[in-house]
Amino acid sequence: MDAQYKPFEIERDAQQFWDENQCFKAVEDASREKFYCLSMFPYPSGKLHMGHVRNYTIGDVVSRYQRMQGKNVMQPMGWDAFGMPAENAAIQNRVPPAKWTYDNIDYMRNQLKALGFAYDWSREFATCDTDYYRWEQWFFTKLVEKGLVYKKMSTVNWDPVDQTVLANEQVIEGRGWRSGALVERKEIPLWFLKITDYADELLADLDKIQWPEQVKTMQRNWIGKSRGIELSFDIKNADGAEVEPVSVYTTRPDTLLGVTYVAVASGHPLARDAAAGNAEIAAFCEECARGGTSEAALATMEKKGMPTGHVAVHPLTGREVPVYVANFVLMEYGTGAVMAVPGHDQRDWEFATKYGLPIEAVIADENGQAPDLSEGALEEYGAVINSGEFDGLDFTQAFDAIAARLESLGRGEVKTNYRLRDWGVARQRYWGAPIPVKYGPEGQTVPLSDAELPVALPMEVTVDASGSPLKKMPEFSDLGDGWVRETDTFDTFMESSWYFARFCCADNHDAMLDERADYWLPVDLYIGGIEHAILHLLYARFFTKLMRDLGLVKVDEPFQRLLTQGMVIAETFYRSTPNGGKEWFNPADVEVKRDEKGRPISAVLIEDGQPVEMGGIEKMSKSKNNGVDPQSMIDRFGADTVRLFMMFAAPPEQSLEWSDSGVEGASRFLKRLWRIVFEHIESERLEAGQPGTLDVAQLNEPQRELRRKTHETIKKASDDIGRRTTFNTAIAAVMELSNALGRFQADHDGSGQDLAVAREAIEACVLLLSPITPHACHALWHSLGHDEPAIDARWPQLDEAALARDTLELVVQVNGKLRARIESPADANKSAIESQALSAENVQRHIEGKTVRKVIVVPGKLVNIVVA
RNA sequence: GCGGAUGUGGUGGAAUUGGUAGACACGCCAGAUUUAGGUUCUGGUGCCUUCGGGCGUGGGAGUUCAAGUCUCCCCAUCCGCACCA
Repeated sequence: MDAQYKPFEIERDAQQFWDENQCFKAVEDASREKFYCLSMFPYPSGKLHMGHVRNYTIGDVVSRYQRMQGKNVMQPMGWDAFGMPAENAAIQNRVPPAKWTYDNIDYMRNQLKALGFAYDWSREFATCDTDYYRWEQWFFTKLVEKGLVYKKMSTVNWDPVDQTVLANEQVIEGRGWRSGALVERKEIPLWFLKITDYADELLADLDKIQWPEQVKTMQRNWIGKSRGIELSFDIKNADGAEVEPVSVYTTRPDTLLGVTYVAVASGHPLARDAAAGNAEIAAFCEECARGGTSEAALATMEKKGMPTGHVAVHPLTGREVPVYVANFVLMEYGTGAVMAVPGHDQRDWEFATKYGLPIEAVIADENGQAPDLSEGALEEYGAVINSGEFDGLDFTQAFDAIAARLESLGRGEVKTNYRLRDWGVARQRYWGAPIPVKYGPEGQTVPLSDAELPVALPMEVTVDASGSPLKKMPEFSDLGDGWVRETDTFDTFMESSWYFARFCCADNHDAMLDERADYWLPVDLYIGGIEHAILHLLYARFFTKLMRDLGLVKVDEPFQRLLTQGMVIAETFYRSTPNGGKEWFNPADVEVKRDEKGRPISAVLIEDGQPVEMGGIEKMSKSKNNGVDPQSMIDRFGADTVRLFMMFAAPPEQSLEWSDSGVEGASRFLKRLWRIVFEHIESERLEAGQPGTLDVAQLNEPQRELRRKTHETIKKASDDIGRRTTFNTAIAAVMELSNALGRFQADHDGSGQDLAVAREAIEACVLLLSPITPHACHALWHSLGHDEPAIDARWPQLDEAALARDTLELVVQVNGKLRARIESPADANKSAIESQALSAENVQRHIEGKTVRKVIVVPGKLVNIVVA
């Protein structure tokens, strides 16, 4: 064994060993319990970032731990390879997206290999492989057959200068990111999947899976099931003539008598009707079409409206209220119209206040009085007032009574609504899977037959800013005889919605999935960023149910457990530039100065020694130039150090702040561990034939103490890694054990039992750390004389007997304040503990001259003496 | 705007079921070794203190023998919002 820890040699050798022996190739075996561990696959953007390293280290730690528990583990890896960045790179560098993507994959695959992840590389694929997306195309045609696909008009961001559709991300403050033009909303026909058909099941099945409660809550709120009433208002136009009634949906029918106006979207037929005869209204409707489509943009914009001149007739009272066209009502959500109750809805209140509309109270406050509405709406439930025959009813009673009345009048009905909308899957882009549909000369829309699949994406193209090249390629779209192909491609969420299933049988060229999927699915643990809590995870759940209903899989849910990892963040540094902007400097190029307490006070750029401003700690990003390149860290410290730091610095679900000195600390620990093992092996060598067999009955007190620490550590680390997935505390526990071991080594270098107890502790350290720092532990395990590799070693087993103590330390409090510690026999009864606590010297001092009111004894923990 | 989270020493974090706040690590201070520097090792380190003790988990109230943990209100920051992945 080498006296020095040499990470680069060790890592090269360990990786070579795993590779040559195909250690991580997963083979289906019905006789063994399987464990499918999956980390969200990366978009091949160029090189790994720290978020990837964190994500994949977590997955690797769990995979290796489960393997040591004897499970048949599969951990695959692939590439989420379609998407906009490839097109942007193509525009900038004139490289075809396919070449750019596959080059990136080659580079990033090597980076993953250098980190020593236990992947079964034989299952690797990229979603831009024709062999992958052909099955997605085939699946889509099956969904068309099942009636789960339809085409409808939908709103997109339109850049009037570049004449192209923009993603929400490409709309910056209402303008196109390249052209700077004011973005418009435009309606075009798009393909949709009927995810709303599955809304109830997507909601109900959240109870079947072990996901973080906050993620389930977010999904429940996103689906947004509500019970309400859809009702209609008769409408008269400005001339007093009756026109089409307007439908609205409300979850608060108890406030129906408080309606003082109705608002419709600018695209609503009523608004168009009004605009046709009124230039002012037409101009306002046009203004409503400006700006982006994102919900955040819509919800935060200034609420504006204009009266249409129409009036709505209240279905119960016959009262006539004005109809407004308003920019915050959207045609696509619900009916495109809302009834407004400014007394009991804050947004309605603000709009009414702005335009001088009446605000009326129809719900009593908590004291049963008419509320004061001068400062805002009263949104809480309460008794109905000012509503004639409905007065005095509570929410439920009023809901039922008003629903019954509307139903009997034929003016409304109870309806369950969902916030969830159908999934628009068409994109007007090149770098995606072509949608397998063709259009005929007579306007036919026909999904492609199996024989016509796959539709391969042409690889040699020139991409520019003016939209998808597919739309300018007749050799792609023109099928002859008046038939043309669809040139839209799929949303990239389509590919990531079923890749976990394809990993089970990626080599099947004849079918999308096969029976191997039944063995591996569901994924036992899925790991990825919290930013995917809603969209990706909901779509993957939806696809699983679709695949199940087509007989492709047997599971209802794709991911049994979910771990949502936090972001990797780092300090930012900048200098203001003369034009008012900021120049950002990478942390690697900056030196931070600290005061005598270690507080950072200033920073200078190493290159010129001049100061830079500290901009706060932010998510690692290109725009703030605060990304730390994993590669440079691996090159400096080795993969194990990077992995150890990542797992130690924070629990996985919290954000993790990058720290250079923290990485150095991790490196230092590995060196120390190496030296402890080295010195132990030297001691064994000097004491030939040692250690003897560990004889538990013969141990002296220091030996028993170390052994207790060993088994306490096994207990804690096993629970932390296996159940809690708090790797940071598992590592801290092993560090404590190694500190104890170092002290023990310094004091006891002799007997066979010393060496035997020390060896037990050392082997526990090595095995407990082996999922986290697998290369170093592979080498150490070998040096400790084991022929089997550490990856095949059994996880250390807890000996409960080693945890036993004769005495326990109890804390004594007086009125909740810590006053003494007492050492009491582990089997002492409460009264014995009580009298021992009362007689403690410092306790006596604090209860002197006072009356003891109560003594609380918490066994094994503390005694609290209440005095007055 | 809506939905979800987070907030603890100089710093990252620990405290798992209401029961010793600050494990472990970084940083800093002192010493030893080496000495060109770094490395390595040992000890100390929440704040205040009249050395008895007092204070302390974003802020404010409350429940309890006991609150970082439970309840209510407020503030700040982060994530998502359907065409970024």
